[in-house]
Amino acid sequence: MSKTSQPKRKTGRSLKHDHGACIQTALSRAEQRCAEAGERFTGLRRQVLELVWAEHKPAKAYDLLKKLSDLRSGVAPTTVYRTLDFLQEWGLVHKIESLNAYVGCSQPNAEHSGHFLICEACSEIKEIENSKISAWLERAAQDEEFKINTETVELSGLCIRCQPS
Amino acid sequence: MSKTSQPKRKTGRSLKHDHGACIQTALSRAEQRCAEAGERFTGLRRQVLELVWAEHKPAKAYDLLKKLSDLRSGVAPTTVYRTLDFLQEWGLVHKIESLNAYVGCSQPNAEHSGHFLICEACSEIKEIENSKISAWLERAAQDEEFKINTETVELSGLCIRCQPS
DNA sequence: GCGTTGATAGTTATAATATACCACTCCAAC
DNA sequence: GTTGGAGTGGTATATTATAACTATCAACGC
Repeated sequence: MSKTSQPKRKTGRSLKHDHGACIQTALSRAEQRCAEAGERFTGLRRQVLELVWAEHKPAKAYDLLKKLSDLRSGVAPTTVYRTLDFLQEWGLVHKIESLNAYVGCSQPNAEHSGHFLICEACSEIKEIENSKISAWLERAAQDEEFKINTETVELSGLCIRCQPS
Repeated sequence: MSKTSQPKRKTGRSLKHDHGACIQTALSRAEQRCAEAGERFTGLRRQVLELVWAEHKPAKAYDLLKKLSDLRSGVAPTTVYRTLDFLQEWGLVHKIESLNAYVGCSQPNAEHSGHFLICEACSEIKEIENSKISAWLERAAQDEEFKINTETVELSGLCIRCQPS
């Protein structure tokens, strides 16, 4: 690993990760994506997406609900779930089924199922872009003459920073 | 496909599938597995496993609860979840995370994560034994220096019988 | 057999996750 | 400016899951 003089970030992510920029990128991509799709990227939707992106960790709906309540009034479970549904529909967030939680998607322009690495120690989630995985899974499904619609691939274990050396 | 004179079964599964035998096999494997492991395969555990195996479709915990209540008294959510946890621990059932439901495992002797094909039309679930999938996923994870502990692979779509011809 | 001990199961309560349904608002198209 | 539909607010409830405590059972040493 490269050694730099940058201070270690509180998030525990790599020394080079500028998370502020990371969120901003996600928000502008979302804006763009909605514009393309003719959908409105409203204040509520922006706020929820921003909260989901607060960390590279899964966000639970009811935690988002609490945080969102600090930002605006009249927030009920419905509010959060409806908004998450919208964001999911346009590929802006993914649901992690094995955790009942949500993460931001960094490639919202591509129609894709997400494939995830979930660290059991630090909870960080990385979406892997390996398109070979989909191809492999397609092939395996074809052996059974099965036509895949959506893929749920969630690999739990230890990220490199959390593995014992 | 081979043409036979066997009557079509109500379950909608292949003409050759004898589900009674299928359940019996599952139960004896479970018994054997528990014996090996030094665990008790009690009446409750047997009943729950039998209910899970009633169909090759995902069984919801609260549906199992209802059915189990017809078989014995004093059945509460705890009863069902505790028993499902036990069965999962020994690889006798798998949880389908994307459905919050459970299916019986046909290879309980092998330590493995299940990989599933889930038909969105008829709800049937098939566990695929393709060991290549695990190898591929391992490889993809290694690119990120990630150590996989458990794999959740659930492919939703249409089984061969439910695809439009 | 008899008591001890740990595993199994019963009981009650509540937490966590998610959806249904209706009403009101606001914006964009006409 | 009206109108129609998307977006949001508000209330209620359904569904999924766990906590914490008690009672029972079965295996084991004595």
